[in-house]
Amino acid sequence: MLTIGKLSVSTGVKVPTIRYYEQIGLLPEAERSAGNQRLYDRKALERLAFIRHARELGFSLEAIRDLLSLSDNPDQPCSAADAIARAQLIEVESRLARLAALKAELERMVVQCDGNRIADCRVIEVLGDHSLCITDHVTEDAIH
Amino acid sequence: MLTIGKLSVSTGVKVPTIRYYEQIGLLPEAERSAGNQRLYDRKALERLAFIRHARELGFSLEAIRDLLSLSDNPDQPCSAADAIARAQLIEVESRLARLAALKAELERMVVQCDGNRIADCRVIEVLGDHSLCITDHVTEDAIH
DNA sequence: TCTTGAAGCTATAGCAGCTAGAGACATTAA
DNA sequence: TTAATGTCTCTAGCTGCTATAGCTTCAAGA
Repeated sequence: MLTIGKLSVSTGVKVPTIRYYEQIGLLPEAERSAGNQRLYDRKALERLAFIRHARELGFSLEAIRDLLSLSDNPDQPCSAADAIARAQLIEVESRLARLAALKAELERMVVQCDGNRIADCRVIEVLGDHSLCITDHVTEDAIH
Repeated sequence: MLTIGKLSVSTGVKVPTIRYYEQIGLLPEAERSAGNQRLYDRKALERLAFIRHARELGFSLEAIRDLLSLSDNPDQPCSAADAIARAQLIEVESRLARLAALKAELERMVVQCDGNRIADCRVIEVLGDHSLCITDHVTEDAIH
């Protein structure tokens, strides 16, 4: 049995975050020791690893909740899990494209700014003038 | 003079967000009409466009606050603005790398899942088992 | 065995960056 | 003139944590 601290170390999820996941029902309520401290078994560790990994891959806690409920009853077609993964993939591809444009823009900004006064510096200008933008159609989602 | 609605349309920043920016001091308090409605001039529009664009490029509101204060007194060397842009560039490059790894992983997941039962489906498995991961060192920051 | 320091507990509040709702007043087009 | 739309303030909510305070429990060394 693991204490919350050991679980934290072995999954890379911070202690308050583990308690938070329990609080919002993503992890079941942990067993307690005589002194009221949480105790975790291997199953809990695996579930948390699952959550951690899914978070790293960009899944929202809600999507993870869905995936977990799928994996809790594994005798169905996996099309639902697949759909979630596909949706994530589309989202990720879009983020990638926007970030690539963003990178080009920032590189241009940095190159053009080499020690002049701000009045001559295009960092500010580029940020103020949308028409100078390399990417024509950055949408609102680009904000994330 | 523009109403808040027109300003919203012409910048692509939502009305409540504009009010929020005023509230946190990113935009100065707007003039008011006789009927107490906010009115904006060209300068306000430009400032908001600046903010919008910077947000799209991934700058935090704090970084934007700094940039704005720089652009408000333009008679200094622009090294500070440059430093902010450079820091953003590094951050963006790191995000790009992580997203690329993530994309590969999701593609693998989607390919392997073609209508089987969940018990045979690797979407869940891949998410649970870190050792199956293509990226060996996804850090905690990958969560964003 | 005692002690001390780390680790755990609960509860509450805070963070960024918005977004949504309620209920009242202002403006505009037909 | 009337109806629809826009705007106002205020408050509360959202996601996904993170931090603080003040307490208890545990483990290891002297």
